[in-house]
Amino acid sequence: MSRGFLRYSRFVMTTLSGLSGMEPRPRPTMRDVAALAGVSLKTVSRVVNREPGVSGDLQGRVRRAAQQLDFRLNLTASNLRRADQRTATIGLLVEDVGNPFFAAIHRGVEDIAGPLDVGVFSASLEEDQDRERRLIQAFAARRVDGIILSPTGAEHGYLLSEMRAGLPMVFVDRAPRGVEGDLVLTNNREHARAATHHLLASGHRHIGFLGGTLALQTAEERYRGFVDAMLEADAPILPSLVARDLRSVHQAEAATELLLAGEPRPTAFFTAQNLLSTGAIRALHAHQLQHDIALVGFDDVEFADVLSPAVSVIAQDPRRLGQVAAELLFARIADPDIEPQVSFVNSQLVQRGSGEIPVRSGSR
Amino acid sequence: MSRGFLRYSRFVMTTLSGLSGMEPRPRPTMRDVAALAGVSLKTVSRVVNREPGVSGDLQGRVRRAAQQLDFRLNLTASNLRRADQRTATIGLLVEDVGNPFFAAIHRGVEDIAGPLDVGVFSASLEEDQDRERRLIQAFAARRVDGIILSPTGAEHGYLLSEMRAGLPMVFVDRAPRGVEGDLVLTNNREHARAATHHLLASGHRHIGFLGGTLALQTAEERYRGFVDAMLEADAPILPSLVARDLRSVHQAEAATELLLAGEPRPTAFFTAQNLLSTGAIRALHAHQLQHDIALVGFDDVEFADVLSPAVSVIAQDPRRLGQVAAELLFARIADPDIEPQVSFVNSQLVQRGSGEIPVRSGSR
DNA sequence: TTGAAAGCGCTAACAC
DNA sequence: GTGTTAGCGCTTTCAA
Repeated sequence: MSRGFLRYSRFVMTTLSGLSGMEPRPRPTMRDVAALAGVSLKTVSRVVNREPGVSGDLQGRVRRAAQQLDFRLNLTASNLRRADQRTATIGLLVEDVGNPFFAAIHRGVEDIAGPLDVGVFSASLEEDQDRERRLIQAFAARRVDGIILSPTGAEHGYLLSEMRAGLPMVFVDRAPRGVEGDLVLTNNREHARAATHHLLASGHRHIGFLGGTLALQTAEERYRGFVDAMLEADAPILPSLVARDLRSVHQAEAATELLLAGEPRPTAFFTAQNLLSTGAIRALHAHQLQHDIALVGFDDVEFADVLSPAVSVIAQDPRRLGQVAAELLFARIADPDIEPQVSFVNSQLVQRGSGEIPVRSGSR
Repeated sequence: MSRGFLRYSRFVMTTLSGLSGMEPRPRPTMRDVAALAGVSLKTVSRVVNREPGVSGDLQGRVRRAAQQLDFRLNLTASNLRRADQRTATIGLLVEDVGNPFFAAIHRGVEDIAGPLDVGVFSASLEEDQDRERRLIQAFAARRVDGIILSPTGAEHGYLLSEMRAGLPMVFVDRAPRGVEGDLVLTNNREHARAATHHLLASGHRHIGFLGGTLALQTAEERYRGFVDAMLEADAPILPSLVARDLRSVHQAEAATELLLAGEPRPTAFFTAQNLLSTGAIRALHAHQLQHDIALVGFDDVEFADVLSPAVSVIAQDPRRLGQVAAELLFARIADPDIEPQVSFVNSQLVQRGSGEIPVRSGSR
């Protein structure tokens, strides 16, 4: 046995001093393990990192010593010294980690990062640009290997210096302004088109459209998809059947009432967002029209299948959004020189009943 | 100016070699900043860490140099050397970060950790005990300062060695088995009692109870709360009005049908979980009884207010759960010797209509 | 007020 | 196969 066994070791000293088992003891280091196993520190490193070229005998001794001491490799120290300087950590910045949509994105990121043993830091931006900057800096200080960002509406030129410093970045759900990079988006236009097409296929021609805040790019895209489908089918887009820039359940409810009272009366609705679907459904139920007038909504809604009829929707796939973003990020980390890509994630038309109501025989 | 300025510096060499501004350049270190500012490394450290005792002149020089180089303190290196060995990082382990309930907990944790500049690692357990063990080890390897865990149903004795090694741990939403520690729970029993009491206060005596999987402690607690309230009010607990161990919307729907067909017929329902509320509501709607029979559910449900009547619920406060867990964790990190505490988080009775339906005049 | 030297726990490079 | 030495980027200690 080498004299290593006699070397100074915090752990061995603690043990020898006879402290009870319940006493908190300091985390053992490789040195402690080496001392207990009677080998050099480097041999412990080799065993712990599964490097080849260590005899079975020593492997066993090291393993046993490590187990006995509850040794855990210190990844921060390991990463510091490692040649590639990687921390096996990425950062995820979204508007709110508690929002189910972003939580699903988070889960998708984890789906990809987890099997690679990459840790995920996450934080909420709250649509606050200062906070975004501070958090990007905090992540940079922790030397994350890359960042997935769902950017706020503000200017993002400040990210250039980080990206130039070699911090890979992928944008998800929204495009940033003032900077280019990998981008993962839901294909809003295409799926709004599909939803509208679905209603047209049931014979509807007078389709009411409810759209959200005009400031949002997604709202614009969804309106365009609606228009695309209507034009394709030679269906008229009547201004009296279009209500845009709605910002609440209440506004949507009122708008629906208005469209229902108008002429011609819509035989179907395409509601381009969560809250707007809720408002329209309320109005339809209030007038007992829910079984006569078709409705397809954008965004899935929990409880959609408790209603009668159950609500047909275009369900986005935020988890997939996260998965694709993570895949792009790891590709970029592996090769920083690839061209920035834009990737679209498909949504799903979920037919539950409300979207499959045909035009009533009596309808115009 | 000291000769430090002439010392080797990766950054300075790169710059001098005339590479273009868009070329990725390595992250500058304190040494690079020191060289550019013409001071010692230690002075840079002092300025960056806002330690007192640096002259205004040098502070300015260092600040400017750091800014010019886009210097970011390397926290991993900093933490490695620091005396307290803290990483300013905690780990959060829950069943699924994408589940809105746990996402809200996550957000609560971030509410507390964020202002302290503590990073949050999170990961999903998927009710898989092996995965839980691996993730705990991975977090230990990253030297998180503490862990917040919503434990799986399995045995948790294996955590003792980690806790003894000084890894602070707080349990949230569920109690672990085989180990003691700080614990944050929703007061299921108390709030089930309150829900039942609310129905009793409207004059209901024949209250149907729908309960979830018996294996879960929470289901048991909620049943007890129901019983507590009934006993207090001297209301009869009729076996024919109690259905427990329900595991799906469908089962709940069927159970509701059964209770409705029985004698006496319930004039109100307390449905002790999300999915069970959905099933009961479906059955009530199918029989057009939704306006005649009262219902209070445990757990909030999105879209609960689209229905007519809107659904009254006991809404848990998962975000608060996360906040309290984080508060306990930081308290324990600060002082590992405090006694383990159990903390209860209150839920809220949200009155939306369904729970406020009185006993019908014709009802028995 | 400033700086030089040592070392946190680990891995890279090289010797034996 | 195994061990020694240097050093990752930073803070600590102590000297000037």
